[in-house]
Amino acid sequence: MQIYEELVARGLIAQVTDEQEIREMVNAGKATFYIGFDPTADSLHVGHFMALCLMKRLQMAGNRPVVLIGGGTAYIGDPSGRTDMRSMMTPETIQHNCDCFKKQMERFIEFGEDKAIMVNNADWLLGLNYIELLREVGACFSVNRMLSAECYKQRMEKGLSFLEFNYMIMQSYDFYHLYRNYGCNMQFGGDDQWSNMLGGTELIRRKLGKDAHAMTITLLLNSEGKKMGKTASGAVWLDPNKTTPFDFYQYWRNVGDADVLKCIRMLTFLPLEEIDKMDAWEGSQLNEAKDILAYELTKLVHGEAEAEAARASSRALFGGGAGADVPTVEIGEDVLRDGAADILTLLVSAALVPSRSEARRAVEQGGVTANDEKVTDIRTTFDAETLKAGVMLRRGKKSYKKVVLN
RNA sequence: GGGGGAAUUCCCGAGCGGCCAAAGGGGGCAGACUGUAAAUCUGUUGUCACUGACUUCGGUGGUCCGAAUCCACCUUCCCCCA
Repeated sequence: MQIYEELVARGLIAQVTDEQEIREMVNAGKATFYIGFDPTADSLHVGHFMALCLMKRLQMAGNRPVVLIGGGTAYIGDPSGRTDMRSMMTPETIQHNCDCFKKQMERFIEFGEDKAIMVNNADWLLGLNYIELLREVGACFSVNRMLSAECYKQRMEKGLSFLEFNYMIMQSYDFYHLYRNYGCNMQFGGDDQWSNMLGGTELIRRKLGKDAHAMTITLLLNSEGKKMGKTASGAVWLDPNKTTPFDFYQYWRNVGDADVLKCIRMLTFLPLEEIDKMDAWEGSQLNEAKDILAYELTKLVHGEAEAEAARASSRALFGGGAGADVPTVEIGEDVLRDGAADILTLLVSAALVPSRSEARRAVEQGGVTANDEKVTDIRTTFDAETLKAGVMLRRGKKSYKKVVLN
């Protein structure tokens, strides 16, 4: 099976400009393709990860990836799929984010001579001259056409600033620039980027009379149609300081039944034959698939050692055994009162709850255990000796912390 | 530039001058049921020294015994006209 067919089989491809040509080009390893990453945060997240995996697959098939960091477009902000305007970022933040992205990407993609290259559109966008740009590029765009683009629809109701309206033009200009300077003939991106990407192919056609291609990646949606990779507290990050490997593992371990196979297919590098076998699994057997998914992804992102550790902790905690690798919190003497600390104080110092009120509620509702014994009285206390030995606190089913007095 | 409207707790959104820590929904958290899933049901969801007290309704002042609610100014956003 060739690369293009594999991508299709994995369900990664959403839309393409010309399937026949793209297939031939990609399978022959002749594509130089780019994906843009907007440095809107200081870490990549799961959505970026998918794009990186796709780059890797294509790179393995002989194609040449170009990573474009949107250091310039970040000054504008992409309105696609948003209902409100992004807050403006300062140049310092943008630069910082760019640096963080670069560091993380080096884990996945091989950069170097005739391998992948990385460029930053700040290098050419920031120096553009307004009048010149209008004459050169502005003439190629029809406002009527742009307004009918899907990515602006939502914003037409709420209001779209002229600044953001120009995002598409900047992105199109990127493609044009890369085509001329690096021979980049294809662009990938999330499916929400489709109209922006078409803008680029069209600009190239108008300016140079050449064909360039675009292809979008299926957005990773769960069975309820929501974007995956988001939790209540925000995105699932690749940076271990923002999302610990354990939490990362747990996120995937807990995906819905209906989504496991799709995720395995789209995100892991397991051979398709192996995945097809899992298709028949159902019921609690799917837990095994979830474990595989979680392990494989954690391994890809954080390395094998971390993946093993996360898996071990997870099994220890949920398998009923003694908690092995539980995050430990050290507390000082200052939390003691009369030589003992009460349960509420401990929960708060362990950051298992944000406030004493919540701690109280958690206990009153029977959601707290200490050393595997349910705590029902909010006045329960632990003396210094017990605390020195370490107390395993658990709030709900999924949050654990070990507190130790030192 | 002219005219009109809006700003409420994590989000959406109700809110009579006192009975408002503020309806309802969503989301979150916890419990039951399970498979660390989903669905369902129950409880809970400002803080604290928790049968009480304190701080919240864009901001600043004011009226009043008493203000999320009334007045003035300011800020931000939206709509209509130009």
